[in-house]
Amino acid sequence: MTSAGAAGRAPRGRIPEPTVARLPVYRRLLASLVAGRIRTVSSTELAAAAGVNAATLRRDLSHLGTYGTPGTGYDVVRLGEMVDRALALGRDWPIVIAGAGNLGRALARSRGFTTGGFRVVALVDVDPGQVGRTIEGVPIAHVEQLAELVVREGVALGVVATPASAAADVARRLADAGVRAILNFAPAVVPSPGGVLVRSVDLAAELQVLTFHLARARGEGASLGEEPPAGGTADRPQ
Amino acid sequence: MTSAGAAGRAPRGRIPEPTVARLPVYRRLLASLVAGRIRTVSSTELAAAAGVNAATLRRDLSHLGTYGTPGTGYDVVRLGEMVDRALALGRDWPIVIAGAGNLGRALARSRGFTTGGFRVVALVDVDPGQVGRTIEGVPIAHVEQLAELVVREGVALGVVATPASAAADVARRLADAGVRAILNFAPAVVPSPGGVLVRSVDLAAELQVLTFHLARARGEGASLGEEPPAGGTADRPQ
DNA sequence: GCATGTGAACACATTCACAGCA
DNA sequence: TGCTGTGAATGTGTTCACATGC
Repeated sequence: MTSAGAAGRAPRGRIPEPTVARLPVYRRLLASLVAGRIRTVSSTELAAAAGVNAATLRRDLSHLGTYGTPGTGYDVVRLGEMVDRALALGRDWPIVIAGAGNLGRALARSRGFTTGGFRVVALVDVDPGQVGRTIEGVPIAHVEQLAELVVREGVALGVVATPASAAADVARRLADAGVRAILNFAPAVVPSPGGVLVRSVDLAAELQVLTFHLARARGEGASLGEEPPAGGTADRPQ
Repeated sequence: MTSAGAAGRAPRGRIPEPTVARLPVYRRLLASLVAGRIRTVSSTELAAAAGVNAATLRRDLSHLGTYGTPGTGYDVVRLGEMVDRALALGRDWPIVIAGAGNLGRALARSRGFTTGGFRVVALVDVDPGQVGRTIEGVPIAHVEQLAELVVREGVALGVVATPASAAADVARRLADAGVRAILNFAPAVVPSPGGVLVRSVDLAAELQVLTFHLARARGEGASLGEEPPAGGTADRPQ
């Protein structure tokens, strides 16, 4: 065992994916506690704010190798640093966005893409009418300049905000250029080019999940439109 | 048991959440098969295109009460209709978007929000400078007009694209106005107002999940920066 | 022979409940 | 006493493997 110094206990093994997905939420909450000069927080409080079970929160933090104090809680600043370290934040993460359409331009301006170390260094597009313009100071380059750009700026993260028809091709270009992870917003299944990490966000799908649940709540969907006229209350209180 | 007519078998019980999240992907793939005049597809083929295991796909479809043909596969048109029905698509879904900033405007123009029955009837904002303008024909109204708008247009879906500080308040307004489900893009935990369904998409969090995995792939994150120089190959072949 | 639908096994994540410590 | 960290129980989803049917 390595010496467990004052900086925290060594974490164990891999971190479950659902835990990873919750870390950014904890991070945000911890940041606002720091801003509010709160020094300490219990798992019950933080879990309530995050909308998760307290045991789940403690389990999540235990994966990071936390050092909460029984009877007191967690040190807000320390915990925030641990979460940041787990997420590999607190360093520079240059990003290139492929596709300078509505979504690409909006993402280039969004706070989430321009804070916490993230920095949009360029957009790329195929449209010559776009190339050369800037969005909030960020230049739009031609897609042919991608490779040079990625190397020069040390870009590791690529964002795909093109039409679905172009997504797979541009993902391959990004991977070839040296990008190591891709966030895809195009409504297409993007095969991981060369083992590059791909994560997709499908805006239409999110809406469709909602309509699914709305129909369910109404008692539809169970059959082909024939449904015993529901006895009033819906099944799920939540 | 109800008579299992030609339209499909009756589905059983509730549908698991991960299955629901995959249905939109299947839907998209089926639509392109229809466009390509393909009549039939096997679970193996469709699963490969969707990037999931074939058994998972069959299990997913079985929740819908499918009627595939052993030895042949699924009828593309029929299956597409079943997925659409499960997602409650093929009807009109008016949407209101709260927040006419970069993201709200981009969403109002995005295809995912304007096809498949979805229709953005209005954006609302607090900024008087925005009110009265239109985005691609969609009017920007004042947030005070929300209630009237929701009732008049029969809006069931609300989208929150405001700063985090306004998200909870605007979600409450949407719920009070009669919206039954909310898609939240603000980086905030939005408590479900009055039992309304809330689903959140956090753009910054998506990037952070990627940086987590990039650091992991490099062998970081396991300790506090001290790491046995990895023996060459990474753990995960994928 | 080939592909569906599903019982059973497995893998994983969540939650309970409590020992242990401040 | 209060709260953490975690073994054990539970709940949930995925995958295998095959009986069934075309």
